[in-house]
Amino acid sequence: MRTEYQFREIEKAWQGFWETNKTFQAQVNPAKPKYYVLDMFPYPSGAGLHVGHPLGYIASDIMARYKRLQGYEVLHPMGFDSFGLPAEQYAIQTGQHPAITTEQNITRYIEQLKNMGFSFDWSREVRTSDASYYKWTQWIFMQLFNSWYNQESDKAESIETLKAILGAKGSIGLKAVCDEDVHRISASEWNAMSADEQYAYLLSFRLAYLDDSVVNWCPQLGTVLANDEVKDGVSERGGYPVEQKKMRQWSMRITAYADRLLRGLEEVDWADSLKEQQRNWIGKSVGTDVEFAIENVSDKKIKVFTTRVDTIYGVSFMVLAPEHEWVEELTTPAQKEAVEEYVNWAKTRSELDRVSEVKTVSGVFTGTYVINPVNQERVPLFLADYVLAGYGTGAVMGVPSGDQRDWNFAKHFDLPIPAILDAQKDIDIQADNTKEGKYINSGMINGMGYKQATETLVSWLEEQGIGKGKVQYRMRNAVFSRQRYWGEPVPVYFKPAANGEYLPYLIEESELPLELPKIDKYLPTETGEPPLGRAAAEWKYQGQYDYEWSTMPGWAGSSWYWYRYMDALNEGEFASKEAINYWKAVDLYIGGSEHATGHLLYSRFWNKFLKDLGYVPEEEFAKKLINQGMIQGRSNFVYRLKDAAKVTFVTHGLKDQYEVAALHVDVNIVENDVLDIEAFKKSRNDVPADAEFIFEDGKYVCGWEVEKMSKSKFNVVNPDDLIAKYGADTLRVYEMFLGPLEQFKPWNTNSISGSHNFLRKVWRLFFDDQANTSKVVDTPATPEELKVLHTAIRKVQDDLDRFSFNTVVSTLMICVNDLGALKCSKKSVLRELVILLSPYAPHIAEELWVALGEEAGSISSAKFPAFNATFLEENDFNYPISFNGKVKLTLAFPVTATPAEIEAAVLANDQVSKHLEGKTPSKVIVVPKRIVNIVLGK
RNA sequence: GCUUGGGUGGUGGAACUGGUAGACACGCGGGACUUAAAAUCCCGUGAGCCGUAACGCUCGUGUGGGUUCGAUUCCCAUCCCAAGUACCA
Repeated sequence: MRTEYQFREIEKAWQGFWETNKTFQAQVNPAKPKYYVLDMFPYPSGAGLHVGHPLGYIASDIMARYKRLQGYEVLHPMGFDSFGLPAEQYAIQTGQHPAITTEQNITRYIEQLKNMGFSFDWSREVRTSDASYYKWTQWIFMQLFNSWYNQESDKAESIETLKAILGAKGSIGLKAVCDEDVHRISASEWNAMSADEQYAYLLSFRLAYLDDSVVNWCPQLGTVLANDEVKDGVSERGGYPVEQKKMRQWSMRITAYADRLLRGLEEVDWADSLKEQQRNWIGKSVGTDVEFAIENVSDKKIKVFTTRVDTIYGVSFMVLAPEHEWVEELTTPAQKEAVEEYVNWAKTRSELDRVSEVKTVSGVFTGTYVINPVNQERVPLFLADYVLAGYGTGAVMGVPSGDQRDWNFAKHFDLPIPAILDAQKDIDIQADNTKEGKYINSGMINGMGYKQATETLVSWLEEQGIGKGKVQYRMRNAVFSRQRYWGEPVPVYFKPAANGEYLPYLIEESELPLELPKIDKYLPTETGEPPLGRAAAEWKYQGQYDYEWSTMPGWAGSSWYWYRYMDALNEGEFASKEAINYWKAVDLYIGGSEHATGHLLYSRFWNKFLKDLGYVPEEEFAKKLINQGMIQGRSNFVYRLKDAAKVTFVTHGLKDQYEVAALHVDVNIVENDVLDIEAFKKSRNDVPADAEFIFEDGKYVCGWEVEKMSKSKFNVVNPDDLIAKYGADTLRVYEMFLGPLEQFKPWNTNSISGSHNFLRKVWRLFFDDQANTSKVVDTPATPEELKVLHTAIRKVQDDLDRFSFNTVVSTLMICVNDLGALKCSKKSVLRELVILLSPYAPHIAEELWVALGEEAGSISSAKFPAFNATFLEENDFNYPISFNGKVKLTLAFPVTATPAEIEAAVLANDQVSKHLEGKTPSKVIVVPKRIVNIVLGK
């Protein structure tokens, strides 16, 4: 028996024990209630696990262990989201295959995770980049490709049911989610189509479909960049210009599920703020589509969506997105030059720049006029980059009196600002978006109120066939193609139709997985095709057809992984029916709030889709969600000159004298903000050996900022050193003690010794360090000791049930301090204390469990202590006595005393009358077992 | 810009439903033990004021208002910080 707290040995020994005895292996066990605790799985970055990762994992592990103590069958798995950009970046720099990098990183992650003593069931580990896993990601893609969304049944259905409908009734009046511009046909038109034509027609309905999307294109790198890789309008890698470009991309019709994604929020136990964020992201708005005719153009009309059709008489201009496909056609010769200049300028602006800059107005007149359908007025047509092509119809009507941005635009271009409501105020100073009052200057709706005006206009527009009430979502369909190597291949090949057009076809299900081909370099081809195009010569379907060369996005593999954990080794299905029906859905999901609108929406979307097809039972995949706050890091920066012929970096102190771009630099090659130049050159291949550095005081000083700790910011802090110094139990306790799980906080190691001391204090309740002997005695506990213990039992349970992990630590500290003061070493008390501690500090708990002489085996199969309220009963309550809300003294009264008795006793009290200073209280408020407040008049 | 959070001692934080603000830790100061150090233990620690001391007083939860017997907590306004913003994951 170890009588000293030697955490290194203890932790190693118990980690070995758990692994050998498969202590945490979960199984389908209908005899027990189940509990599924899931962590958002990590991307295995080259920097290893940082101190921010374990925060959520510790919390989920505590819940997993707590639920085991309560008798649940607990599924608590871990895996890796192992496709992604950093491994590909590394491959580009070094030529090493991303699979090798990924494998190495995962090995390191597993080692680190095991060091933390997590109770994961490692037999269920998944990796999204394993062919045995992405086989099923590809399989789900195939189901999406083979499905359409039937708005009648409000669910996804097989494309076969659509074919049947088209054959019988055609698509006129068909309620389906499909491409905006799909041509409506009759059944006979459908039946007259060739097989190829029918196939091409169906592409407009599939949930996975091809569409033009705008991307960040970097001509010099020949590749598409993530917004993350673009800084200040140039590529982060190399500093080259980036422009907005349309490309043919795979997309997913997530908008088909917009309404169900909204409704589903009502049935999940997620933070209200997060639900609100998702609601706003989905952005349901009810409004009207209106078509404006174009002067001198007969074959086209511009469609706009507006939520305020009642303001249509106030339209004084119309704006198209600069990348709208009709821009060239609708520009008059006189305006051609100005328009081209504006369009080229807009290409250099990122979407974020465009929508976030509201103070400056930019735009250009096309020379063309459109006709307002309600009053036949000529309205000038402008281009402006605050309108986005990908959102809505790419056109908006400008109503300056009711919308501030339109108002600014009208002022800037000297356009009229007609008043439309008699309640509008000061519209020569600013816009007034009121819905109050009666309409003026508004033709058919003059004198009406908001509701009646809207109804009148919508029905008039519908009668005329130039408008329609419509529900629109801010959320856009999800772009699914990535021009990258390290992702799932899309299981599609292209075959020419009779008209020469290439159509996408799925490969056979039996041919899954479609594995990534080997390529010579992880870069785009010389003609700008995605990296997989490099394999094109040999990598062909049936030896003749080109495969899809783009790969799937990072979110594909992470949108269904919780099902794979249920049955990770299954080769015939993504998971067996038996496993899915037992585990059903995730009971507790813990991960970063930065996933609020990305991963969590995509996952909900795929889950609903799988449910529609009958593969899974639950509409929502995660019943309870907790977002752990990010542990923030301290990043370092170097400053690269923007317009230097030679690659040059300037030190932080002198950077203001130059045009610079700030680039993150790995904090591990920076000491006290001073950069290690040699290491820096080696770390990046875009820094040539002869790169120049402008120093201050003979050194290169980096800038710094507190921001998110993440691989992409090169500011990762590693937990290994802390474990070596204090042990995993200390780190676990400390990370929980830092503050509320949900709260954002910068990492600070300073007070970790307090958590370590706490564990040592626990140890000293059991052992006498000096005498090397056990102190545990088998005598009955005193009422005082039981009160201390049961106070802790109640609070630990209450706090864990509301996921307040930090206050549990305080509670345990108080309990241990109190027991120490009572010199309590009673076995019956310590036994329960150790169980309370075990979810937080499992290694020391196992060791002390043995020291108590408990039977061989793990404390994880013990039972959580039962709280007994009788030990806490008190006869008196100490009432704070306050005067006008300020507490001056306390008085004890029996808990059974009535408010009237207390009031009388208080007023009769000597000390109280001293504070009254002869005044008569106007009122006395007694809140039983809380407070007494004596109100004195002024 | 928009969406969602956050702001309490020197520091991390506690105060769960409007009821004694600062629990529990860190740090700091003082002391005990020790030849010394480590470890451990004890005392003090929001700011200011009065006083030899005890007793006590005033202020105090980003800022300014409001509601209430009573506000860190609810409402309005405002400032600052963070995250997300659709190809980082």
